Amino acid sequence: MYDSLIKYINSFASAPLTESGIEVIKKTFIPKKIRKKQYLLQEGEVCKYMAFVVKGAMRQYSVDDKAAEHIVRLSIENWWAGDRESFTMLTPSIYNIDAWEDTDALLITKADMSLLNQIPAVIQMTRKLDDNHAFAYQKRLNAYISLSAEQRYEDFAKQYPEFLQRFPQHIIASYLGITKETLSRVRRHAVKK
Amino acid sequence: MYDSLIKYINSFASAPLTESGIEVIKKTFIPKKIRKKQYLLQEGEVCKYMAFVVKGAMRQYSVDDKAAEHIVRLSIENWWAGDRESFTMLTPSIYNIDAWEDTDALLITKADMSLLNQIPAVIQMTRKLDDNHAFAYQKRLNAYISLSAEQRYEDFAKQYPEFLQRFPQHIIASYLGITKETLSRVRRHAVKK
DNA sequence: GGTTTCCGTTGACTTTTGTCAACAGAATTT
DNA sequence: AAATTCTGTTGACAAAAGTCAACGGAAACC
Repeated sequence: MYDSLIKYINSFASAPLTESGIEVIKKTFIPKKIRKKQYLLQEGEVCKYMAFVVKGAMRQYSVDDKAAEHIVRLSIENWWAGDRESFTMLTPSIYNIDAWEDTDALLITKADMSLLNQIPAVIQMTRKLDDNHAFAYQKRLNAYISLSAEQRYEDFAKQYPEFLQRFPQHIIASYLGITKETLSRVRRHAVKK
Repeated sequence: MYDSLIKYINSFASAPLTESGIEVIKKTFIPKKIRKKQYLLQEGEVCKYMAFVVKGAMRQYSVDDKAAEHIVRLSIENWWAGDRESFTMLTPSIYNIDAWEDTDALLITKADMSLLNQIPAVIQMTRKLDDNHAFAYQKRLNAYISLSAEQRYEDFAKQYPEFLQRFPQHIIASYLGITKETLSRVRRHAVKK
């Protein structure tokens, strides 16, 4: 259960976690099974945990006044789930996070996270994650303001092919900011080319 | 010149910069005047500097195959300019950054930045900035996938009223991911209400 | 002071995307 | 095994946004 997290942390570190570091990790993260359709976070709540996905798939989305869901993030194995703003600022979230598949996750609280931020490997991980996070957001943002639906889909398919396997098209469409019908047409068109 | 930067850093810190800390800052950041239309960074170059804007206004944008500019970021006083991905990864940037008004900036290199990251106040600043950055991007992204052009404009106008004063409408439109004509119509419509 | 560029607006038309409804096959539930 | 839900596709039409062209006023430049 913890193996994948430890491997994950080490992949960011210049020197691997020590034995005692591993112990701390194991004591700190809370294993949790989240069944399909169960919530990790609901709109209006404060996000108490960041979740590392060991196995499964989750989605984060806002719901508009017409009850339409808008997916802002998808997480599968070795990704995180959680609303960073709510988590760090302790403010009510505007997002929902739920499991799309039965999921094994490792949860951590804010207090424990700041404790862990003494461990060198963890510090390096969070730095790198912050960087990668910022890069990815910048790219995605640029895609929204400069690319058509079709180009955005192609970019997405190239960059995250696993996601296409794990989530149905209406989820992908929502993530891309288009309707499922538009995505369906875009794909047909792309195949023809 | 350095006063506003020092004030800025202190605003993020639990304890203000020491005298020696201030000295280091003054020695490290390079003052630079950037005239209107001059580049801080051009597409294809590596972003060598992060720029703290003391006075003036800058914009960061990509250019598509039809030579259209797509503005991803705007910076005025007390904001930063620079392409984080290129800066940290030393990869060629896909963005241009230029001055929209005559600008006084303070530049810092990557090497100097890691040196400064020993100073407690600076550490706290970068942490907070990373957080705020992530919050803002998440919000903006959610706006793109869930709001209409009109709603996005209204959100923007409410959240960044100063920007409306400093940049012409075609710049704002590009930032919002719409054309200047659409923005013009959206505004007329909004006034009527 | 005159010229040029920039800026915002508007109209007419096109393209892209959304909406609504229907349908069929697959998967899931009972 | 039957019923239900989920998923992806398609068609007809509507709405939103883009494109192109023209215009006038303001600002910047010489």
